[in-house]
Amino acid sequence: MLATILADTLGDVPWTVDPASRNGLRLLRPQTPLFHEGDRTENFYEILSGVVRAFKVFADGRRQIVSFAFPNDIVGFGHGDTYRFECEAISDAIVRVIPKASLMRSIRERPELGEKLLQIATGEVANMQDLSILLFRKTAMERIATFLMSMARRRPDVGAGARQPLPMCRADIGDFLGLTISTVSRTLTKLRDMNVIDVPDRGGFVVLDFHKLLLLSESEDTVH
Amino acid sequence: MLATILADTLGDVPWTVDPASRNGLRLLRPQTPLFHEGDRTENFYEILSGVVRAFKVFADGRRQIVSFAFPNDIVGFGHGDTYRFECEAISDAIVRVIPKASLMRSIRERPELGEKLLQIATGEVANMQDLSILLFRKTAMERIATFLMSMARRRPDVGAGARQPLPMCRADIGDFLGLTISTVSRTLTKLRDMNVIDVPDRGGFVVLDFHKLLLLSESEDTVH
DNA sequence: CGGTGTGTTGAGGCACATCAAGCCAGGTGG
DNA sequence: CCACCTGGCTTGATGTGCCTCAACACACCG
Repeated sequence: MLATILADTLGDVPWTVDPASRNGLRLLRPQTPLFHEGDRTENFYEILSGVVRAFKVFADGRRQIVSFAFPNDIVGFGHGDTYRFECEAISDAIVRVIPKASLMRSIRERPELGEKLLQIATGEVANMQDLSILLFRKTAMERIATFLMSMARRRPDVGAGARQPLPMCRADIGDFLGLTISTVSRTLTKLRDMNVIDVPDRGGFVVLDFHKLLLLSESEDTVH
Repeated sequence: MLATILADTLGDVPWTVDPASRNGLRLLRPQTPLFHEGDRTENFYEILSGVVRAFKVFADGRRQIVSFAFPNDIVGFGHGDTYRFECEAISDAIVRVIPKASLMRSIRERPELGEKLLQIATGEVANMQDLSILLFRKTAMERIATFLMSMARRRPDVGAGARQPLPMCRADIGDFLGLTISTVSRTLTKLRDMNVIDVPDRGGFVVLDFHKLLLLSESEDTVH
């Protein structure tokens, strides 16, 4: 969404192309960092293919994944002068580099753009905040159900009853939802036993009972 | 901080004054709503005195307090077209009404202002996000210690060893930190027994051992 | 074949929620 | 003046959801 608006409004801007890339594109291998926490915010990145994770690492070694970015998402936007967390590819990924300087320059030239971006930035972060508020109070089951729902919503092209890709490993899911690997695994097994989902292989899942999954994501004890 | 920048840069702008207020000011009684979730974002409010709470109420009746706003804070900023949560006074409070329309108008007139506000908005929300990420993984003790530290940091005018006001009730603290009233109370008692703080009365506390409180806020098991 | 990385499953413990009783200050009415 | 109520807070007893630790299954790879 942000991506399309940027494309619409900035498509004609002559980007200063990152020398280390062709066409302002970068190819990423799994585990390749896109940027580190504390680095100066020089670029935004539009994900063209693959999946990227944004996360913080705390002093005690624990890791909190802040978000997963899928194709059409933009990462790096809304960080301020320096990036607020680490960012790296999960799978092979292609990203488009959007130099921050050009974007800021065109804001100065087109004030109405600044206002629009302000709106987008606050909107996006507010959504993320809603998610974290929600997760804060939820049980493991509610968190997993919410997560699976949001995964399904990200890929509306995957038909009902078809296999949804689940490109991140259990540890990533755990670090995103604030659960351990064990609990993630156990909860998925439970959902399978309840015939709510199927887990045919490691990298995907199938929603068997959309309605029940939705109920579980809202409040566990409405479903028995 | 946002307030001062707004004052500095916009002090000379002729505000359209809310007819229901004098001088663009509003006086609030305890429990009086400032705005509701879903209302159109027509104003921002600068807190001049008193304390205000912003919160969401979920379908199951649980309440999540998103933030407490103290004098010099601005609420309503960064919500998009409609407010994202409820907002009401905890104590008697005076707020200055800042019509959104005027602010947006002056953004259009002064592009550099838009860029600055974008920065501020992203910065503020990112801070809030940091807080929620942090709290997400913390124990009750770490949460309470973090909360008390941030309360103390909000009032640098209160000297070391002096009574810090704690204007919100235990239920508010619990709904902010994701704990029950009982756990809040128990944890405060524990901190008192450890001689880290004193709780002379309901509406305040005294930091007796700043260093230990800081350690407790970071990771519980570094202090025994 | 063993080694490694990822996921599943079981047993036990602990932190926090829940339920419930009691304390204290302030208000109201006899 | 005391009797009583009410609301906010504290404290105790009990239950439970998730973490921790640990064993095992399985795929992949040299």
